[in-house]
Amino acid sequence: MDFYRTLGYVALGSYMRRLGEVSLQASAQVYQMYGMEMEVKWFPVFLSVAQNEAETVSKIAEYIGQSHVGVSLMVKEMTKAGLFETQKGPTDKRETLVKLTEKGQEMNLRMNELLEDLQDTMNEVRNECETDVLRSLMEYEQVILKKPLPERIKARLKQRERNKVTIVPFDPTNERHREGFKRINYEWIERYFKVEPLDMESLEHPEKFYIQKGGIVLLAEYQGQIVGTSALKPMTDDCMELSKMGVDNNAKGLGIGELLGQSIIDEAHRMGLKRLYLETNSRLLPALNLYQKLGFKTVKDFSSPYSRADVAMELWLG
Amino acid sequence: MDFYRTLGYVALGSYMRRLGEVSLQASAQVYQMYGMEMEVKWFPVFLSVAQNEAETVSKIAEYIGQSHVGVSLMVKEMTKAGLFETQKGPTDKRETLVKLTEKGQEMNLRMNELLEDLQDTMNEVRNECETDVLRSLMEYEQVILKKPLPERIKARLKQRERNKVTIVPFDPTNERHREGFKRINYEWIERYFKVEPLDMESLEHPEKFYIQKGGIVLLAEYQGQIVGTSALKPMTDDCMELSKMGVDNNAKGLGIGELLGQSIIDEAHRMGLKRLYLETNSRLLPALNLYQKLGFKTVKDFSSPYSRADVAMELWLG
DNA sequence: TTTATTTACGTAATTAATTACGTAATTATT
DNA sequence: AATAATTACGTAATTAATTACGTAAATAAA
Repeated sequence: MDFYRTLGYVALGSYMRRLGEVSLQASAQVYQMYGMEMEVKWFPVFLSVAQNEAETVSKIAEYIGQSHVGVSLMVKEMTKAGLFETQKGPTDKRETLVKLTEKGQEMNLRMNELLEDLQDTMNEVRNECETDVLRSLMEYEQVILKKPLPERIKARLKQRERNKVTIVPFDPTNERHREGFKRINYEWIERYFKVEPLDMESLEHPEKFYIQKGGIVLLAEYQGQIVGTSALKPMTDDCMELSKMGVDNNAKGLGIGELLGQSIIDEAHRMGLKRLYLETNSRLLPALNLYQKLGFKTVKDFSSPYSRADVAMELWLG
Repeated sequence: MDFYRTLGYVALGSYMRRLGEVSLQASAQVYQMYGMEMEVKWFPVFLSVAQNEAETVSKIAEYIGQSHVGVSLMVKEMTKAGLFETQKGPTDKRETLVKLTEKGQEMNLRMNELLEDLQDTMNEVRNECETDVLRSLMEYEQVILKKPLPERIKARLKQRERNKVTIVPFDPTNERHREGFKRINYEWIERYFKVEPLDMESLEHPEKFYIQKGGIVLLAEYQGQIVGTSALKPMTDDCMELSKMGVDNNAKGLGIGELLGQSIIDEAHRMGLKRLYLETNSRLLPALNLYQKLGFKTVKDFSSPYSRADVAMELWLG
């Protein structure tokens, strides 16, 4: 059992369950000592009914936080053991009303004795502890209810995966690069618009369309796959146009667009450009948000060779 | 789930188990997020092997605190899933050595990432809590390991049952009283010695032997049963002899002898006696202890009509 | 009113663990 | 060396819970 001690908080769940299990086994012994023919698992059901906290199967289930099926089975067992008697609900015929029999009431008397002694015993235990376990557990429950663990860990996972994304310059001799650039851009263009002749040319021969003209093409690589694309094409001496910003659908949500955009901007700085320009469409909200985040501002009047362009943006590099 | 809140410490075991269960379910989601085809229950077994903490079935079982059978089954499953490979122990042919396969090692890399993130996440949770759950739980475990709950509650149960014992004067017309007095005394006399003629007379007719001579007979009653006897027989004006102190074997351990003895002493006070006298046998250690506890001192020289008597004691009433 | 949805609860199947028990290998005892 | 006890581990049965799913009753919506 060193396991839990070594792992500490990481195995907290298992540890709690195990400790709970041990405590419950102790309860079984205690019931016997008090001469109660009572299975440990009956305890919550019995108390719900005996203390009139709940009297139908599903009310009991909700009260004790177990499945109604489990309660249903236990009620059956306890009825067979002579502790409970059941009848159909008088107003709602779907309900099963559960009541204590005379034997059940006797059991309840002994149960109350036990509870009293247990109360005292637990106070004794509590006094021997410096900390208050129950309070700690309840606080912990509140904290992980407010924001569950999977949600908490998601952000860290995202960061970790993002770190695995690398930005690489387009290599015309690399078939994976050519294929990725083509696939990702065809995908989004086809989804939202129509592929235009200019697209065909640039996607089939990025090296001619961008690189040989003095521009650059950057790709994002993740787990050996090309998952993002971007390209710069010279417009004037100190201005280039950003385009072909696309991210593979399977890799969305990792912030790859931002990574690519930032890399492009870094490159632009390095090349001594003064301004980046881009055209996009108002329907592509995530893209607009990304550009805005990267620092681009909308440009009022412009004309474009692409029919899909209805928004233009620019970024002045300081 | 109000149940646990209402019961508080009394249902601590169930509460812990439930909370643990919930945490473990969260883990399942996390594994999926990290792309691990890993069942939650495999987690401890996997880590034991991956971190070289244990590598045979029973070592793993001991390390993680589960049955070797469970581990055996899990190892089988994980072998089938391609994570483990097993071989018989080279020195001890009974052992099953468990090792990670290549796939298992890959999984271990991802597992380490997960553990790192989980570590950070749990630290985050910890910072949101005022108290330290794990520390609390460990402290609680230590406390109930030192003295388990059943042991703790035993003392209280004993006190509670002792309170249910009542001391009643012998009623010659009550057949239960006559039968109880006879049965309990015959039992212990026959067990240790031989029944003597004087015994026969006093046990068959206590009212003649004790009460009509000015003495008294007190009985202990518990759950409607006679479970203890005692009698006083006048010797002189201000001295009586205590005898027939017996407790039913089924009711031993409740302190009934002490209760009876104290009642007899109280009665003696009320009757204005100066001294109580008794004869017993050195083999009856518990009886000697009881008399000593009640304040009796041994008397050096004495003669007795009972052959079994080899010790005499007296108590001077202040 | 008719129809759709929700609720209460049960049966059957499944899951995750255990205990009971048997066998073979190892270690201790005579 | 022979015998007894212990250990390692597996199979089968059992237990305690769940999920999946179906039915009937009650409630809401059209």
